[in-house]
Amino acid sequence: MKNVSKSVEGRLERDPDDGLFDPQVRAAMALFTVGGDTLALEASAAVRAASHAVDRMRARGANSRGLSAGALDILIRLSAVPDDGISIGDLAQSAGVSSRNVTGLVDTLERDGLAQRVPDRRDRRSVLARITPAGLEWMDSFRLPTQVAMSAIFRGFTPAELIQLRHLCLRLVDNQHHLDQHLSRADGGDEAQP
Amino acid sequence: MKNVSKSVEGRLERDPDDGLFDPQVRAAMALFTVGGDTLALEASAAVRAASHAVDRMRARGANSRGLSAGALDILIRLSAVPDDGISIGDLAQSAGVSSRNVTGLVDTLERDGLAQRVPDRRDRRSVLARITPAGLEWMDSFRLPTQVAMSAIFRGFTPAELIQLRHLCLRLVDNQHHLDQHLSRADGGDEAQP
DNA sequence: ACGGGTTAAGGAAGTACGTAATGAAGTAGT
DNA sequence: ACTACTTCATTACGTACTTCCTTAACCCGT
Repeated sequence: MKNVSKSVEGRLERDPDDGLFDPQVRAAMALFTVGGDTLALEASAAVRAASHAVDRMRARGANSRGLSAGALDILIRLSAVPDDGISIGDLAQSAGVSSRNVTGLVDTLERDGLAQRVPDRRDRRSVLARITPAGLEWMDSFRLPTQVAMSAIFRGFTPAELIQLRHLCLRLVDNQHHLDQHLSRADGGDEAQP
Repeated sequence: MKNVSKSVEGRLERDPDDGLFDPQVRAAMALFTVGGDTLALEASAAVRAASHAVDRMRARGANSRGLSAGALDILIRLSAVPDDGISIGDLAQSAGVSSRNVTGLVDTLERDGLAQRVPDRRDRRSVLARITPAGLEWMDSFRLPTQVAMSAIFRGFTPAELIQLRHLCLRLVDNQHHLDQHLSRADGGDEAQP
């Protein structure tokens, strides 16, 4: 099919960018960027691809037993919570996804018996999610496969690089969060405004 | 060497890590990691969150007119292709997603009139996707909003950081790809083996 | 008390993505 | 030339995630 191992103009030759960003795609992306640099678009596409890669990889470690990446994330968070549980909304905020989504994930976990809902006595609107003994057991038995999967997909990353990656990603999340608030405030038009 | 900008304890107040990774969650994650460091798990969760953030942000620039992040990616790639089109499979490979997904995205684009399918004369199994004049026009009119959205979500990122982010993400993709091939080869069990 | 505003969770509808299975069309093997 | 394998797109089905909307319950001002 396509050229595989071509080195692009002025970059490191080991970079696996080539598959996703050949010169033609770069040229097309350039039309979408200010100052003619494609970096933002390339970076966002790379983040998307990496997220899918992590999901796929995590699936190999956990999903074979029926847990998806998002559900595992929720389960880990549930295991870190005092015994009376945590509300769906708090869980959603801490995981950075919509509360509706967490509702679905807790559905999944509850169906598998790994978590349960208990009513909140202080606020009858609220539902607390809590990990079950089966959930703790699940965590226990899949600790090792998860470790293996994580270290496999991050093979070759130094601790400093992991920190850097985490930091850059969370800055993105932060930016989006603030932008979201800002745009919601001065809402109305769907045109992006600087 | 553990960290620079913020360690587990002495953090600077501006780092957005805190929402996703409070000490309790870190402690739970630690049980899943070798050597007691939670970096891999934190990084993977951060990548997921960043991907969602980028999707949401891109949606503000493009989705108001009906294009999702994945569809925009495909459209950009289509615009970079010679006039006779590109097969669904090649498109999927270049975008790093499954061909099934590209089928759906091309469905979407075709329904909106931005792309079209044409039969491949050389191989009657194959279907070529091609951008339409309306698609080119769409790209033209949403160049600016997309630029704005991209520069908004990457506000504060230096070019070096964008390159670094892209590089780290693509290494992840690369790792997953190799792992996938490797595991498929020595296939059979779905057990993760150290 | 009681109605208005706010916040919680969940229902409905839609998109994106994946795997597994299907069918059609090339490609070999003999 | 006929069968067997492979490859391509697509259908079918399941999960994840989102936005919009509904209902229940809290909060508060009167």
